[in-house]
Amino acid sequence: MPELPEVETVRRGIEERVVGRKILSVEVGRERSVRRVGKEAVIQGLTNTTMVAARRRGKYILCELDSGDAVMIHLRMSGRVLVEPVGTKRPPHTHVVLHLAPRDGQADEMWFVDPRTFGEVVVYDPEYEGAVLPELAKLGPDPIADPFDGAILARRLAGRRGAIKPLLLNQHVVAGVGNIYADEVLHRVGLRWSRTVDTLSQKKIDQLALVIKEILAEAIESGGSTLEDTQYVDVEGNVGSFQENHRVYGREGLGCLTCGKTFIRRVMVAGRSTAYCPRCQR
DNA sequence: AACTGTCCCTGCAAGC
DNA sequence: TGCTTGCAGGGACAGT
Repeated sequence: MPELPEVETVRRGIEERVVGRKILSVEVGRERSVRRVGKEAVIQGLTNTTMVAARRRGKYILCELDSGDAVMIHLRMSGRVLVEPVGTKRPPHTHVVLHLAPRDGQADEMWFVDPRTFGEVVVYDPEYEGAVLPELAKLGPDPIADPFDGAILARRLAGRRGAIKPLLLNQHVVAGVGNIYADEVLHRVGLRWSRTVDTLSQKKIDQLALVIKEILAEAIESGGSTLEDTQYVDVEGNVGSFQENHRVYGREGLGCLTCGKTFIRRVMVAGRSTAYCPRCQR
């Protein structure tokens, strides 16, 4: 489901609705969602603490607790975070529930909902972050949260080979770009998924870096992309609107909105569906 | 070191 | 209608 813009929208929702409120109690319904550290560590680590900050790196949400511990939430394919008043009927696959202290007289719950259970919630001591979450250290720069330009991207691509699209999906190269935004970025910058790094001029890489930042920022502004099948929603349950601006993703067989002269094609690349305009992208 | 295919799991749509 | 098949936005892992 979620890529950087959707995760950032969820992060902002947590910042607004959860940070600063004491967590009174915790329920864990499905152990798989807390598999990394286990149910007891999550319940004990969160109960009677207060989140003091909500940050993000790539698709990882990283919250700080007043106890000194940290919480990592990853939504993977189908995870959602929702904040609802106590007593609201919980949807199927609500695996973790935080009971929040009332604010303005309203007691709420924060839910981690995840049908496919690829997502996870981890509570850990930041001192041991490298041991608990070794993947964080390998992440490339976050184009929104970190300095990011053509020179930095060129450095990340140095020594890499193969097609550009799988490289954009590689979180060690750039953190936060997923399948939708990779396709949208490549279309706006006029590059076919199959172009190899060695055929790209520095000027083109500069442009690529700029467009990555541009599209991710626009999508955040739109509250992310909500597709037809899954419903990505923010913590209030609102859908995003950036799908209205998609030029290739989900538009296979439809006319290209940019050149107006050909149809969007779809192929599988490294196991991912890939949409592109054969005329605009070369 | 870095690339590719496989797997984790559930739900949904398309095809028969 | 009911079954099977394939596909879905991510990423760890094994094998090369």
